[in-house]
Parts: sequence; structure tokens; C-alpha cells
Amino acid sequence: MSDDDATFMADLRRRLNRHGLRLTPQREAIWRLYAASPRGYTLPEACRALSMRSETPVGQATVYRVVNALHALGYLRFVHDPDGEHRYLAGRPGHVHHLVCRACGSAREVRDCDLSTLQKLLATQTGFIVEGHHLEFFGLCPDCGPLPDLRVKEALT
Amino acid sequence: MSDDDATFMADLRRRLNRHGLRLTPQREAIWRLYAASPRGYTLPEACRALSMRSETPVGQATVYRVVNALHALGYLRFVHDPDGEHRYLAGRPGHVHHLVCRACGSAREVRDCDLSTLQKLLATQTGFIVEGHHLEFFGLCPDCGPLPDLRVKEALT
DNA sequence: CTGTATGCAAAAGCTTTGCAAACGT
DNA sequence: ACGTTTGCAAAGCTTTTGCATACAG
Repeated sequence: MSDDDATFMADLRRRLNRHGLRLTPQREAIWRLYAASPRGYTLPEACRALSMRSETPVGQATVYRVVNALHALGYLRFVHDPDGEHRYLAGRPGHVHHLVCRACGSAREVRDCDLSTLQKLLATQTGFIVEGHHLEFFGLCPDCGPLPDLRVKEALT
Repeated sequence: MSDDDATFMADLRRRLNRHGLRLTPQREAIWRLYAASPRGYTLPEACRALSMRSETPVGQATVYRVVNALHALGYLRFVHDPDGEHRYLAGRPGHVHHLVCRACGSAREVRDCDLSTLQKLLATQTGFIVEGHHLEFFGLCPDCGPLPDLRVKEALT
């Protein structure tokens, strides 16, 4: 285990404790699973991945409960699949958007985002109190694209 | 039935026919349901709304099939609930974003959106082929806001 | 007429919940 | 020790599918 990793786990433990929550082997396993994948997992995917692995298998109900908790604490975010499914990703709290590959599903964070002008304009024009926004870019990552139309591939299966 | 309405239905029929699909009373009922609501419906909500109504009740399987078809044809879009649920809305095809009220859920279209500069920048910086984006604003509509924190209300139920 | 669409009911999948036993602090 | 967490299994949802019947074009 690297130093960074140990430090991070200690942080995670403190942060959980501050909310009256505990760091268990299952919670650590779930965090590690997500931290190791740029693509993230939907809940059913995470259940499958964590029940099949030999070391610290995690029950389905626990996966649902813990992923929701980590999301509420800001340790996990989610992006929307091409199918609209929630795909959870490891990430620290803050205002971040994503660039998601439609072929392999891997995601990168997008830090620049100046929509404040547009938000103010919307507020004046519509009378809405604009509280925030959700923005996702999609396309093909350097490893996947360019490709022929993906539907062609699907048709061959 | 107004002229516009009749014209629209004729368009819908033609467009369906072009894909080998037919305009049935059920499909018309589903379209009308959506066209009449600025808030839209999730699939289960639409099922409930369409099975309870006296005239042309529509079976659940049909609602799922037809909403998906209308979405594929571009007649319905969806936005994401606060819970992340898909809430379908009537709307013509094209590049449109939404401003969604978190209190009543009603949505308004946002037509201005210049993210092309940002998209190009992302493409150069990351090597992704950026194909598009999904953008939603949320806040409180003129009828609903300002309000005290909604979670307070939930806690009292 | 032909092929599409519908409704039913069953199946499959996803998510939540109650509870006794196990465990972290 | 205490209160939290876990896993199981059941229950509650949402969504899909197969098939016989009905209907639009």
C-alpha cells in the first residue's frame, strides 16, 4: 500500500467517523474498486464485481447502501450512460463535469466551465432562480476513436 | 380539435408511416398526454395516468414501447429528475437544453448554448473526438421560488 | 389482406427493507 | 459494551418478452 493510499484511507476514515460512520473492510473494498476504474460501475455492475472476487466479497444490499453513502459524502459522482444508467465514478467533491467515451465508457474530468454568464441571462429572461447545472460531454476517447458507426458492430452480434 | 392540432397529428402520422409504424388511438393518447404537460412523465407515471383514464386506456407494455419509439423518433426528450429518473417531455427534434424547476418539475427549453469553443478546446487538450453534450439547468421557477430549503419540508413528513 | 400493434400475464432485473448476527470504535 | 454494519432472503418496484387477438393501412 503506497503512502498516498494510506493517507487517503485515513482521510476517508476520519470523514466517515465525523458522520458517525465506520470504515469496514467492505467499504474499503468498494472504494478501491471505484478508485481503480476510470470507467466506473453502475450499481448492478459493482454488485457483480464485488460478489465474484475472492477476497472480501460484499453483499448486494451493502453495495447499494455504501455506494449511496459515498455518493452523499461526495466521494462518488455519477455520469449518465448512453442508456441513461447511472455510472458512478470516484472523485473528490467540487464542481466538475465529465467527458465520457461512448465506446469504452471511460471518463475524464472537465474543469473549465464558464456558464455563469449564460445562467445569469437565463435568470433574467425567465424569472427562474437558477441554482446550478449538469453538463456532460460525450464522444470518443483517443484509444477508441475514430471508429465506424457503432451500430454496425451491434448489428453483427 | 384545432387546426394546428390536426396538422400536427397528420405530421406525426406521416413520420410514423415513413418508418413503417402506424398511428393508433393509443399512440395518439400517449402523445396528447405528454403534449399537455410542461412537467412531463416518467414511464411509471405515464402508465398510471393512461390506465386510469376512462377514454382509450393504454396497457403498460404499450406505454413502454410507444414512449421509447417516440423518443427514438425525436418527439419526446428526457431530463433527469432530482432522483435521476428519466422524465420525458414533448418536444420537436433538435439541439435543445432545459431549465428544470426542482420544486414543481416543470421544464422550459433553453435555446442559446454556445459550448462550441469549449468543445473544441477540450478536443485539442484531451484528444477526444467530442461529439456532443448534455446540459441541464436546475433551479426554481417563478411560481415556486424562492422557498425555504426543501429538505426541511421533507423532514416534517 | 398483410403485417403491425395491443394487452395480458409471466419473467427478468433492479432496489429496498427487516432482522439476527458480527464487528468497529 | 454500544451502536453501527453486514448478509440473507423476501418484498416491492420497474422493465421486458411471448403470444394470441385486434386493427391500420
